[in-house]
Amino acid sequence: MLAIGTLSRRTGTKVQTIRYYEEIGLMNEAGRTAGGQRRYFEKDLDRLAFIRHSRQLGFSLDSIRELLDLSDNPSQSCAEADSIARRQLHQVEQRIKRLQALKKELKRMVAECDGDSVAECKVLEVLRDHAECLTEHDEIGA
Amino acid sequence: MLAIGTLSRRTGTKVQTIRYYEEIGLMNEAGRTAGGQRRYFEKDLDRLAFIRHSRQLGFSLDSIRELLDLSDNPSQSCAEADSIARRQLHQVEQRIKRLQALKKELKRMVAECDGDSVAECKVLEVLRDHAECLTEHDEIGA
DNA sequence: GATACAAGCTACAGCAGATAGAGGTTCAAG
DNA sequence: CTTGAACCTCTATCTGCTGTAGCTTGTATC
Repeated sequence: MLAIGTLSRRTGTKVQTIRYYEEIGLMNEAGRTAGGQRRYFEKDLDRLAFIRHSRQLGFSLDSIRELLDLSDNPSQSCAEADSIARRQLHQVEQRIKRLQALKKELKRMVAECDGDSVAECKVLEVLRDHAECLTEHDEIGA
Repeated sequence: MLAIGTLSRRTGTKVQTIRYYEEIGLMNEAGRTAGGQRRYFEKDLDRLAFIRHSRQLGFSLDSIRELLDLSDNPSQSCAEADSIARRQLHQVEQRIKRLQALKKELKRMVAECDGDSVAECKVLEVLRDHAECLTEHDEIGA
């Protein structure tokens, strides 16, 4: 029987985060001691590790929920899991693209700045006037 | 005198977002009509455009606040603005790096999946066992 | 001047994905 | 039996908005 702190240490997840995962139904409700403290089995540790690892790969909690469902039902086709992963890959690729456009723009901005007074600061000038941008960057966030 | 909807249309910012920027002090408090509606000058439009453009380049609202302060005081040295931009560039580069590691891992995961049953699904297997990862990807979010 | 209706207003809730703190209780070692 | 680390719940906070409810204002047209 493992205490929550043990799971925390062994997966690098904050204790509050584990409780949060329980709250939103990603982790099963843990058993309790007579005094009300959570106690876990190895399988809970595995599940948490799965969640954490998926998060590290950028999957959303919703996607992870789907992946866990699939993982719990080993008889189904793998196609679903595959498509979730492909979707994630696509998203990551899109984000990289976008960030590379930003990087280019920022680099240009920084390179053109000669360190003089703010009045003629290239950085601020570019920010003031979108027309000075060479690349498109219309989405925020993404 | 411009209504909030005009600013919204001309900068591609949602009306609520403009009010939000006012609330958090990024935009100055707008003048009001007798009936209580906000009215703006061209300079407010410029300021909003600056904010939006900076957001598109990925700057945080806090950074934008600093940049606006600098922009409002044209006598200072440009160094500060420059360093904010460099910091932003660095962050973008870090995020790209991280995403490229994720991309590699996801690609491998997806490529190895042969579409059979979940029981031997490579995608789920990799997620289950971090040891199967080739690349490091320790940070979440970033 | 009356009417219609788009556009404005405030206030509050909610999203992801946690994280932090207050204030109190339990467990396990010595 | 005592100590103190680790646990508990509950609530608030973060970023950067976005959406809704329910009401008021502004303006164009008749």
